[in-house]
Amino acid sequence: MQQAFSAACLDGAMGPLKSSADCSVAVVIEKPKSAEHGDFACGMALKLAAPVKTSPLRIAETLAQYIGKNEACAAYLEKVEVAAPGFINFTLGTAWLTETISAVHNLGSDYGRAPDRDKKVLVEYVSANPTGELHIGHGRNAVFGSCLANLMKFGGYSVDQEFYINDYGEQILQLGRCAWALYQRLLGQAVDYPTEGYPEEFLRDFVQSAVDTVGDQYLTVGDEEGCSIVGDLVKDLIIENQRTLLKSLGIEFDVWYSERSLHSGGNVVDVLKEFDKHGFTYEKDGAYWLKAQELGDERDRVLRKSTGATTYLANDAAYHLTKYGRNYDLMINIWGADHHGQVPGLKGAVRALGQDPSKLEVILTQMVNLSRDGQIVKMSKRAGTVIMLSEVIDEVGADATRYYLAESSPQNTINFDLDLAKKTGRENPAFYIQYAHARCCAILRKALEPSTNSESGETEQPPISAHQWQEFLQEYKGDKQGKVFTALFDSDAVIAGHQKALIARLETFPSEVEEAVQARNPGRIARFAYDLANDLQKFYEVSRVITDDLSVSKARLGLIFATKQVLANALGIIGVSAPERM
RNA sequence: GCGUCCGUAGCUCAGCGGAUAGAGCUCCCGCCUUCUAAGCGGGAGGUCGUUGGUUCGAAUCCAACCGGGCGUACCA
Repeated sequence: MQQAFSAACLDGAMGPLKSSADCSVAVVIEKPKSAEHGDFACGMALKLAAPVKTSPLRIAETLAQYIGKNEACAAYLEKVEVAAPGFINFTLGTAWLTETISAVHNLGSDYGRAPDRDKKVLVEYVSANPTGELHIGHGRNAVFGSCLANLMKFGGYSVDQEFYINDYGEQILQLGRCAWALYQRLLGQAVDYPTEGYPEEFLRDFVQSAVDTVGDQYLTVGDEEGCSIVGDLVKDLIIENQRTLLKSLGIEFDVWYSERSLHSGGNVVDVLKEFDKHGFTYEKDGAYWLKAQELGDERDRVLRKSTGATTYLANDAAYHLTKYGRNYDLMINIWGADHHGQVPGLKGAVRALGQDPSKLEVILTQMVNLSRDGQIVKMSKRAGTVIMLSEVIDEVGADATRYYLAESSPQNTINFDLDLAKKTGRENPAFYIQYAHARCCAILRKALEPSTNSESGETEQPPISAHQWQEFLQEYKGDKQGKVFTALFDSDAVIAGHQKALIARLETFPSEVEEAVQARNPGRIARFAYDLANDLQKFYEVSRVITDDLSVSKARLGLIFATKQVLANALGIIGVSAPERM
């Protein structure tokens, strides 16, 4: 397309434009929504209407002629049509399609993977306080972060995943007081539970297992020491609980970064000096302030309180300075939307420290509402009716939990329908995609494994022998033009149409990955998988794979094998398993 | 008040500058002698929150307004 455009410009066919660089109209090839408009379409003639000063239709016709002159293109294209108001529609010849299947066979689990970009990315997510179990909101953050990390890896980045442990400050002292009180009570002491503390029922199990481990050996220490020791014991148990739960969702972090280590390592003290050095601080009312307003925030922010303690912002700035020190090209933070007000403060702090704020992206995830029997399940932290992530996983399973938390874009509120997530049918996309994968496996089993005749009870040989299948696999791979697959187009128009649609979908996977990476939106991959599953079902419905004609069976089995592979690749990014049978 | 996210079919959501706005659920009507019917096809269902603006062209971009969520600390 680009070549045709350039050639047309050189020949003076584009009016005032003498070169493709003379205007800013980009060559964009898109996939039309309607199949009537061919396999691909280009709308650039519409955009060229103004600079070329000619009607879009005439420009499109001119460009189409130049495409016809290009022999390399003509080999792949079956048809080039111009349609009102000025689209150029391409219908692909079969060569392009068969090469796609062959490419899937050759690349396998790497089909769709982008080449190495030589860029280091840090994705920091969950980072929940170690003061209780993870709830469904953390679950969303966790799943989104994990999917994004998978996606970025698949998109050619080198990715580290990090969990920031907020094991310092007021909330951890609070935890200590609560844990200490519960510890004493569980061991028969009559002490009061802190009135402003965390709900007892959230902590009781953790304190109980601390008691089980260490017994009453700390009962005699003073209150201060008790809060500190028992608090830390419970804190570690909570972190371990979070780690185990996340692992059950397939999430594992490369680094668990301790906030406490920033204080003991002097990073926080240093960062205050660093702010000072760049001239962004002042003292007022006994506190130490950051000139955040100059840096884009709505007001100035306190770095060190009049009590002498540093604020969360100061600690977070110190933390982020270590990220910059670790030489990442891109740092992505996944935060709950309730923290959106902190974004300008952190970005401002980063700028004040002389770092490049554009390397730091904050993605905010909106809330999750759970519904059951068509009713939203009311959640309240104070009333203790928060739904825990573990409850959801227990109820609907890890795969469905991941799918529903991965599918939506982060800025949309999720309505998680617990009843739907448990259904085994078309209406549940998580199931439907897995079912499509299992169906591909079933067909391959049917073709390759011996079966038992239900009437005679005798074992029957499979239609395709193991030896033949090995030959087929070699042929799929060795034949880069995919000539084996031309048999797919010999059948009747309906079947060929469905096969073509299926292959065309496989072909778009790499560009879907690229778009999802650019948009930081792994949910696109979830939807792609759903569309692919649908294309497979439609093909399956109209045509058998295993037929009497060996060349047709061979071609179709190759297509099924490729579809299974791409489904697995897509499911891999969103972290949902690809079952062999259901 | 200010900031931010969201308003698309009865419901849950895609689409985010282009061709007749798409799926699934729900409601009707069809399709199993053959690889998983846990499936497929057809029908019904819309002033894309409202009003202006930019554009050859707006659900999509801009502005104002109307609804709803979240936030607005010397808490973390």
